Amino acid sequence: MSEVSEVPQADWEVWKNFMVMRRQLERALERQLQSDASLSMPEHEILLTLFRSKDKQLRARDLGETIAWEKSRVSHQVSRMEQRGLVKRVECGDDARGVWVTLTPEGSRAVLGAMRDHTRTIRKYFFDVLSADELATLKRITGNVLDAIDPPACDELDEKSA
Amino acid sequence: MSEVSEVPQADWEVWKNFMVMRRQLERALERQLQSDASLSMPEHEILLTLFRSKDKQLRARDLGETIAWEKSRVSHQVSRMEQRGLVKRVECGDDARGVWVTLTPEGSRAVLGAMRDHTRTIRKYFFDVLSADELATLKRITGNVLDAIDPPACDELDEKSA
DNA sequence: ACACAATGGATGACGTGTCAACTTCCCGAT
DNA sequence: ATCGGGAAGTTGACACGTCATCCATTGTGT
Repeated sequence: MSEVSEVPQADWEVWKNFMVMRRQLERALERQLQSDASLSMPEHEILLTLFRSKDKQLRARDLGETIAWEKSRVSHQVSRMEQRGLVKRVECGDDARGVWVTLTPEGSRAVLGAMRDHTRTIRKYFFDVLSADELATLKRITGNVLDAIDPPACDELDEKSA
Repeated sequence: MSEVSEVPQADWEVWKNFMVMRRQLERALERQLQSDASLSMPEHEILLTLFRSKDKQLRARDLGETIAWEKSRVSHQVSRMEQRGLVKRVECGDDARGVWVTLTPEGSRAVLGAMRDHTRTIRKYFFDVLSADELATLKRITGNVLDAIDPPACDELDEKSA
């Protein structure tokens, strides 16, 4: 059905360059964050998410849902960050299975310290080099790709019929 | 200079969705490769690169240069794959420091077996959901971003795709 | 010929991410 | 009330990627 020859060479170049860009962009952000704020991107993502939420804390479940991480990844990352003193775990009254992940003062300081430079970097590598038109197109593109990957509400059916 | 307020909320949404898409796409490809061919993406990338090269082998240096990996990453990955029997190291006559990384018959079989399904998956999640116009815009976007991050690397890509 | 920098690669330590297995707890059906 | 399935998290094993460091070899200038 889908033959290799159906995809023109020029299109493969776009794919390849896209994959390279994806990676280089991530590495550039990683390096900036590390040198300006001594944070990794995963650390920063957790801190920022907590920072923006009510009472600077979230249940591990909700945290993972917000940033689309698996629960085991959240658990591992929180463990490492707890070790570093950036967050701490607190028992959850409502649901004895649950865990609150809360921002420590040090975590708060870290994310605040990172904000300026990180934002500037994203502007520099992303917003500053994209026109309004390109941005709008990119928005459509990401929507299309995400839809293709994860058709809403059909996951279970797909898995079972596979 | 670059304040947070300079980036509109709507634009941040594009950024956020782009980052999510980037990740989901990689995971989808990873899962497909793993289930259809028992290969990881790094493994696949190495095998494909070797497969396309003269005599199905490359010096570690050239291999790393081709796919833009650091030398230590190449070394680690080759070690793991040698363990699995997908590639093997061969001493390099010309330069006693060098190492040939060569495709084993098993590695050849693996990459050939992966090709059909992998291509189909990329079509399904990428080419099939993008119009010619969107593809062209994406090409411009990747170029701009790469240029902003690392002008020299962008030049190399241009040369190769020319 | 020789000292010295640069190159090619290996290695160990560490943080990251996934998968599978496990525990504990909640909740709905009976 | 209780039983069984599903949800929330943890854990261990393993692959991946980076950094710093190390070693052998090669190339260069004098």
